[in-house]
Amino acid sequence: MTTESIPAVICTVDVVLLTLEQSTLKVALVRREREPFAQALALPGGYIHAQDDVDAQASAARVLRDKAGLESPYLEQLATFTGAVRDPRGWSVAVAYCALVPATVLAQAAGRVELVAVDELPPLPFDHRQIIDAAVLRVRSKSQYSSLPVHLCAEPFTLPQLQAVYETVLGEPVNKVSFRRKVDELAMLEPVPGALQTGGAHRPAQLYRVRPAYRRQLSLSARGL
Amino acid sequence: MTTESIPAVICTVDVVLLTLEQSTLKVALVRREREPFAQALALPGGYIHAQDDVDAQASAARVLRDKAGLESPYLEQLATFTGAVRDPRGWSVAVAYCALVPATVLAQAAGRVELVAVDELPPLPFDHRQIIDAAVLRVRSKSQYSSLPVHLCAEPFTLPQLQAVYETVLGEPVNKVSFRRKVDELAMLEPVPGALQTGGAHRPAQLYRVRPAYRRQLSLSARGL
DNA sequence: GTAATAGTGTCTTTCAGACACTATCCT
DNA sequence: AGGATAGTGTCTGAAAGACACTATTAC
Repeated sequence: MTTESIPAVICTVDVVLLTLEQSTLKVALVRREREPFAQALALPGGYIHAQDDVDAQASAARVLRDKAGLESPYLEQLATFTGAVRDPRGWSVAVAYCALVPATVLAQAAGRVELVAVDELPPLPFDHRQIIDAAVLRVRSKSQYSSLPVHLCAEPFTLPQLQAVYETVLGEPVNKVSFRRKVDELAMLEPVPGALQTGGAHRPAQLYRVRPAYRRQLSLSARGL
Repeated sequence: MTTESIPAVICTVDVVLLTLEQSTLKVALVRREREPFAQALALPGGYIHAQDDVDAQASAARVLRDKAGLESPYLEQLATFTGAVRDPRGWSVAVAYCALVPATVLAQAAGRVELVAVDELPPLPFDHRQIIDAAVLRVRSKSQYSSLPVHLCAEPFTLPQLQAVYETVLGEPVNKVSFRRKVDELAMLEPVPGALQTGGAHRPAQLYRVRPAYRRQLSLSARGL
């Protein structure tokens, strides 16, 4: 009943790579090499390679590898941004993914990406501003009830460190007792037989790591999809 | 650096249209007219029409109109299913949407769609089973903290009716007092000056409708994206 | 009156936050 | 000893569920 010639739609992936640096949530941006918007700062992204990628998640992982030189254990589909006007090249579909890594991991990408505080974004090409805003909203939302922020902490870490990460992401103080109760009942962390002492003039804190059994299911967090 | 000839990717939308019939959550399926899987029961879906649709949400609304002959006030992007093997025609991107309508509205589509209980799905083509499962999971999850199930109730409705809808969707009994407290503090409903009497041999229940001010923001529910 | 469901008042239990206290390091 | 942060015990207040009671209809 309809035509068999389907006008081509541009299929891409974009990755919102987030990290915590200086107690600030930052997104990794790259300089675009090609038109449109060549030289502009934008989300790392690229075409889906039907011949190479098994699915769009693989495309996102490849983009992350090529543009930032890193792997992200946490890589989750965020949403898909579509339409006739978001890309000057034509009607496009951009499947957006969200990645979270500790700052230490992002150090590997030094020089290849630029870290920008998500609350101080410059004007960005396409609808990348919206995509980032959606990612930040999602991360903040999920952090209220899940263990998602542990992906922003390099292991091993102390509970006060993890609490500080939660407080930065949520943008508000977290009750210490409640926080520890939650961590305890989730039974997701295990103490490492060794204490942190560095800072010095005070009692050292216990170091923790994620229980191996929980490492897998961390991506698919508690509620919903 | 890479090739400029991008192998075509098949771009489609699929709609998971859910309703409540006989106290059961059901999904609307249609018989496929064309290959692949012609004659098979599947989700209503179709190609994105770059020349007609402003974005994929518009494609989904068009599919709903063409295949089921109805408009759904609630139409939300669910997730995107991609890959080389999910469609025998080749590498594909399917942006999935979730729609919720009262059974009375779906009556308009009688004969065009077949309602199937989501807990008794037959084998389905593509990855439509996964898509439906994701939609049901999402609806159940959101129903725990949002007013999403009101989209399954034809207005005006009574509170006992709405509570029954919640109980069916969640699959567990809901505390009456708590339920009414929540409804009250959300201040989302307003009583209609007229009571229901039908059933008869008992006290009639107050009829309610959604407050006009809340009608808009019902789609974008409380938490997250 | 009786049966049946709508709607409400109130007690109990559960959970999150506040606060204060102890513990352990460094200087 | 004193300062600083880690870690814990306990009280309090808010919110959710359990239960029972009243309200209003048809017969």
